[in-house]
Amino acid sequence: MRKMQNLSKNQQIIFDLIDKSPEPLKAYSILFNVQKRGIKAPLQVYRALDKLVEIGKIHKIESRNAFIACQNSSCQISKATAFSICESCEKVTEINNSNLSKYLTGFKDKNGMKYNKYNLEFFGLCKKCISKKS
Amino acid sequence: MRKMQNLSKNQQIIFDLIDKSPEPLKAYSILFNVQKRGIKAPLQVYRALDKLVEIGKIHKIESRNAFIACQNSSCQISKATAFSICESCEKVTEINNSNLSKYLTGFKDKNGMKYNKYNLEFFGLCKKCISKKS
DNA sequence: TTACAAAATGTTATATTATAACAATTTAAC
DNA sequence: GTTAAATTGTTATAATATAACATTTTGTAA
Repeated sequence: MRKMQNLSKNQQIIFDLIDKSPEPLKAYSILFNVQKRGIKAPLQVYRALDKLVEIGKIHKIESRNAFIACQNSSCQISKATAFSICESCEKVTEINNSNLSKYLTGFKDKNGMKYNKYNLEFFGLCKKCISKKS
Repeated sequence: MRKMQNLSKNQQIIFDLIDKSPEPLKAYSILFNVQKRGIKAPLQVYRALDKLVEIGKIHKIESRNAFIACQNSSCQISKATAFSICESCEKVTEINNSNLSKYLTGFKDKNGMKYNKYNLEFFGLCKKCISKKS
């Protein structure tokens, strides 16, 4: 077996849930939601999440320990990710900006390290939350 | 009380430990190391860590759940952080590049969000680890 | 078409990371 | 000195994640 063309049963169940969600989901909230579909243990969830992250179908929002479906059709492997996070309503959006990704992919620091991956999280207030406060 | 000029006892103990460490430290490893100095409970560690992050003396490496002393004398409040992380030896270095910080601080996405903070983590192989493998 | 290896699954237990809730003490400004 | 904010101490528990082992499914190549 060289590659899986399709997602396995558990992977599909968990991806569907994340993909339909308007907000990032946490592992145990996923577990709760898929128990009726036969997934009973945390490890079943984490294994599916690991795989889905690996193949780029979902991303982990590190500062939130939560998972979001990839909103960028071109990123099949998640080696360059950027997100905006509203600190008020917690809305998370994947940033797909070729200028930004070019800048960061080409970034070289003085330490001589070769980067093959990055993750960027911006924090602030989304439009809705800004107008609520004014 | 408007501001603390100096760190409190627990904050100082924990900052000293992190500051001396060549690598990011995890909360429970910190706890283990400061038990001989009278800090017995996780919450004592987490409270000090929270405060130290808030005032910019340390940063949290989100992808590692670990803490590193600020290596950038100018960042008293940690609202714009960037790190390079070696995926082989786990060495973490704070990136202090004014070009990068200018680019990211000025970055505007099409969603109209106003960013007031960001965190960027680059992954790759450090010089040492590259030469080991070749 | 069966045999094989990789991938995925199932299950129990446990490790790791982090916070809730409440009481007491210390600190700095007035 | 009084006061309010900050810090500390303590017990319990919540939330996040992995170890270890057995079994089953899947794709592919003999």
